[in-house]
Amino acid sequence: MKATRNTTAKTAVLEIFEKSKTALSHSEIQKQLNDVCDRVTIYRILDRLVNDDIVHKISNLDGTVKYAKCNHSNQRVHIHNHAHFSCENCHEITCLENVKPSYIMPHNYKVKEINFTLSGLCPNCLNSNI
Amino acid sequence: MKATRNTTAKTAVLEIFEKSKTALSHSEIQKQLNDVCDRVTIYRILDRLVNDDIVHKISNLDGTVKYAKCNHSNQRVHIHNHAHFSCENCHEITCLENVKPSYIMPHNYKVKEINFTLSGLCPNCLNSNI
DNA sequence: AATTTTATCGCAACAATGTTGCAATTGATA
DNA sequence: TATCAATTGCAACATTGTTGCGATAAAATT
Repeated sequence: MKATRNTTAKTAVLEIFEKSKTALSHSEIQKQLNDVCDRVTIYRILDRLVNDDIVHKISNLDGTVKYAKCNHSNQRVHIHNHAHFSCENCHEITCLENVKPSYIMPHNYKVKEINFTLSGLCPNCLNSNI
Repeated sequence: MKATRNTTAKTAVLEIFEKSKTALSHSEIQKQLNDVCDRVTIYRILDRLVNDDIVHKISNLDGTVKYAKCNHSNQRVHIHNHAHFSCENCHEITCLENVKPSYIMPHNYKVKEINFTLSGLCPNCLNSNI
């Protein structure tokens, strides 16, 4: 595999992820980057980060795509099978690292990956009694 | 609420859903429709069908959106909390009506809807030992 | 059956998101 | 510092989805 380089743009993107507690979309990253680099470059950086397992990609119910930094802290083998929560009010996506669903599959399917997204109200919006 | 009409295009779309065992994307429907109606009309028909609870919308891991006919047979109250299976080989999406995940949430989140998608190999592709 | 009402349609135009090719740039390494 | 290849910017394009509006056609009413 090819070596990935640490470029100005990539570092800037990583800093943004570091600061953010929630998952970010391409356009949100673009806004925060303030023309550090081209739109296309952000796509390519995100692709690389996903490939290098530094960031994971989350597709939402509403069709939007977001990215979040991976939390490798506890696991040797890195699998993204945790749940995500999507707030219908503030539209923030948070990783629920500890929520893992259990389920029973019909045999003759081979499951390799799961995506479990819950939506509703996040603690913040719930408290603002909306 | 407004009354929905039975138009030629809507009937054609429903027939396609009837024939299909898997979920269909807008473009797949468009191909099968053979210019029965405009691209935009298909979007509007799908919106109406989702609204009328005749079809449900499925957002996939890869960002694609598909639609499938609802199976109301057993339930009075109709909830789409069943799982979907996405085959990484043939890219078909199937509803797993009977697979429902169980999970434990942190308190202070209010869950209203869940989306549970599994991916891997479907029975067909598994048998063709790929 | 003709008329009326309004849901639906087609078309054009637009917006958002993502991709590709290619020449120029720049990070890493020797 | 020179070299090599990963990365970038730009332009162009593809796909997906949305909106406004005048025309059309279901369905209800007369």
